[in-house]
Amino acid sequence: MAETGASGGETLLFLTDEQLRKGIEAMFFAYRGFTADPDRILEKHNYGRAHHRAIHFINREPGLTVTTLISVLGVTKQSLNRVLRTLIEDGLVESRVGNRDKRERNLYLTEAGAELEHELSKAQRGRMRAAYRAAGPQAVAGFRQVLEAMMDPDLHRHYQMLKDEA
Amino acid sequence: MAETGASGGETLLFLTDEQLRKGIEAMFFAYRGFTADPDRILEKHNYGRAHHRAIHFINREPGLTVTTLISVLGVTKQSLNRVLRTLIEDGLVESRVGNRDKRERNLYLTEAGAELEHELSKAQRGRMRAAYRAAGPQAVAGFRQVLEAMMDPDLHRHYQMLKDEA
DNA sequence: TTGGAAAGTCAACAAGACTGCCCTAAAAGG
DNA sequence: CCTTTTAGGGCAGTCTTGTTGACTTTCCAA
Repeated sequence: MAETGASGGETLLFLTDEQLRKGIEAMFFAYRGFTADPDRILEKHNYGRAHHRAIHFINREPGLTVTTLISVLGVTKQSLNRVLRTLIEDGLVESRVGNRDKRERNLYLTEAGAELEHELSKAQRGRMRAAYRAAGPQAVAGFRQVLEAMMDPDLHRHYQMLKDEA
Repeated sequence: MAETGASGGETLLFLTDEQLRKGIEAMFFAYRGFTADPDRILEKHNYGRAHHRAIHFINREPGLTVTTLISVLGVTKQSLNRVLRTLIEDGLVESRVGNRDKRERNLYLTEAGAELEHELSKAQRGRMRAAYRAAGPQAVAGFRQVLEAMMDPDLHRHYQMLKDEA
């Protein structure tokens, strides 16, 4: 029934400026909800979102290098370094000198780090699960399609790499 | 690990932890793309995202009060005030004393403000349009459903109010 | 072997969020 | 009428997280 093709005499109502504007606002408000729960947890531990992001991706790909993490997060190495230093000092992250290349540092979560990761992840997944459940599987598929199409190409590359793990 | 909600025979594959994790990462990467184009424009004008958000909602609802804008943006008045002051000084926003209630300030974009708004909006809509077009109308509907379900209730209220305008 | 590039660290600064406190003007309620 | 509340603003100070610039260590290639 649903004609997805944008061919010929299609009106493409979903591409009106008004529709696009609503999409923009939906992203803005949804992202606030998306970060609200982890933010509350992080505050208790005296950390910020930057710490959460680092912890997330170190957990996702244990042993990744600082340079890789920088390119995934899209920040400067100086910016990441401050965050990483506090996490290492607090014993949540371990930084091991690389094997082949001693300039590199491979990053791992300690047991305490994994514990915080789990707490944060559980809260965020809870919100996500509720939204997914409310919207249903079809909506979720669409949600993911639009988000993927919105990414910058190099970010999409990072996203794909993580996707292929399981 | 966490309960996958697989009651009875239902598999609900889209609610697995792995699926939820991918959704979380998709939000992260997509939001970066979402803000990238406006960020570049704002930098030229020596403004930040906070200015963009203020301009967006003043354009959306001309004459709205400072208090309303504060609650929509979810920031403190001190935080908003700094941003608003520079926009007023630079002649992008006009602040008029309220009619019924002279304590209130009604905010409007000047011509210059509307011009910048248009430039920012055009860039962001362009990205949105490309994503929508690539994903198709069905996906867009799902996208919006999931985002709405992800909002905090009071943010969703603000979103709905803006939605009903046209 | 030497010189450049790459990985990472340290120092200083800026934007933008926050709190707390003080202030004015206007509205609202006893 | 007088007190309290509300809308808005100013100023000081803090925190997170981004930025550049300058530096060391390590690797690699001319």
